[in-house]
Amino acid sequence: MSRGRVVPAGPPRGPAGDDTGCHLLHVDMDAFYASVELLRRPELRGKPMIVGGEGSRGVVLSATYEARRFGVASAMPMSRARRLCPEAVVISPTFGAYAAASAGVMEVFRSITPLVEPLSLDEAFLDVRGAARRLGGAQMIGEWIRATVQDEQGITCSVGVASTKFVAKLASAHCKPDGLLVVPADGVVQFLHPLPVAALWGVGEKTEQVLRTLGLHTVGDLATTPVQTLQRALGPAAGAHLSALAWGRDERSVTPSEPEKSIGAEETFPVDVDDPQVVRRELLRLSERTAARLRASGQVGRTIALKIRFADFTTITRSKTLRESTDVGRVVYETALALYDVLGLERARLRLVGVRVEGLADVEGQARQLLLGERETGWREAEQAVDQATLRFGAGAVRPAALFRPDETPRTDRPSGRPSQAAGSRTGTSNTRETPTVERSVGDRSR
DNA sequence: TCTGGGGTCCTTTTGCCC
DNA sequence: TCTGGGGCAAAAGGACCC
Repeated sequence: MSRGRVVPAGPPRGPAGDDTGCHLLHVDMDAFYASVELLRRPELRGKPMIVGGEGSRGVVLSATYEARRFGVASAMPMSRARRLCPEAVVISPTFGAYAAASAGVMEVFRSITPLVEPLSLDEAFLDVRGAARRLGGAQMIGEWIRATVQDEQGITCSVGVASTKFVAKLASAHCKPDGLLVVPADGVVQFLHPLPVAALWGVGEKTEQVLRTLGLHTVGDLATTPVQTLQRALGPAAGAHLSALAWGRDERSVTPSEPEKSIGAEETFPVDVDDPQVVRRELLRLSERTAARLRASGQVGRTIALKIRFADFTTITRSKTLRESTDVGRVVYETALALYDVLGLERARLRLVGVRVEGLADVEGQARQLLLGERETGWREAEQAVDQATLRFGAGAVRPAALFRPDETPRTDRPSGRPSQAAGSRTGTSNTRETPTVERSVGDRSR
């Protein structure tokens, strides 16, 4: 996969190639999760390997190029991937390892410029306008990044260099794997117009279908279609956006950090569930998890959204905006539970449930207002105590009694004489007057 | 073929107030 | 009292991304 190369010592120096007017880089790791796994299991190098859920309902997260040759692609159902490539080794994802590798890669980027906008663990935009003058041009910087990432992290990446973000992104996709492509400012239209419409950022399966019915197959077709036609077919925003992209117009700049707008958790059941008690227990777990992440990020949210996916894959959402913001799991749970109960889905077969908190704000800014759940019930303090215990004893050490399986033996060890806490109550309870209990877990008493 | 989990953004509908 | 419409926020759904 990788070509041998000499890693230059320190940042690049010297004349640039034909990258006039180009100051945006898009760096994309090649088969990132799979590449990180290969570092941990070098004996699998050169063999087809798939990273994905081992259960019956997982999808492919990443696959080596040896597996891709069989038609395996990311987001493909694992059952299909196994059929296409039965000899592939399947590995469950280890997100901690990917996050660590990602941090190392981002560190390399930030040694070049502070203008780094991560899109995910494995890709980022860089604005090297300032650095290019010092370091000899965008193309040289791109080559240096590729060499340094491979030297330090042992994985390859592809780099697109262009005058706009989305052309840089298309360029990196175009030279994958282990490549670098410069699209000069005056060569953008020439580069774009032969590409299929689906190559554009924002054109997925549905939009591609709509465009096909209009007889539009390439970016060039899109460019020569009146913007009004596109807007009628796709809506005013999407139509105008795609029309601009088709001519290479993209004003978006590299923005290092955007605040999160929502935090949530969802889970697909291994098999469809029609028992409301199981659904309620899952909602409690997801609410606790979501609220813990809110508290860890120092944020509160006002709108609680419930997501339900039925066995036939149709999905509905229901949401409620509270009077005050919250980061209390109990409040999130009671709101989500009320939204679920009002649906009356007693025997419906559910595939997935999810809980999300939107309308986020910094908890600091809410200091003057009473946070929902803060004083009246004491849940907030109880959950903060759980956060502390989790930090000390690990995730899952402390959880609501309702989340212990009936067959599970509760932990009886009490380091430093501190009691273990079960800040919870019975499954399905929605009594807001209830106060938090500090007690030993005794299993799920709801059964 | 049979579809994860984390998100963002856009559009449409609905309800409320004036 | 009824009706219409503008403005707004919330709710809901859907497409898309990695």
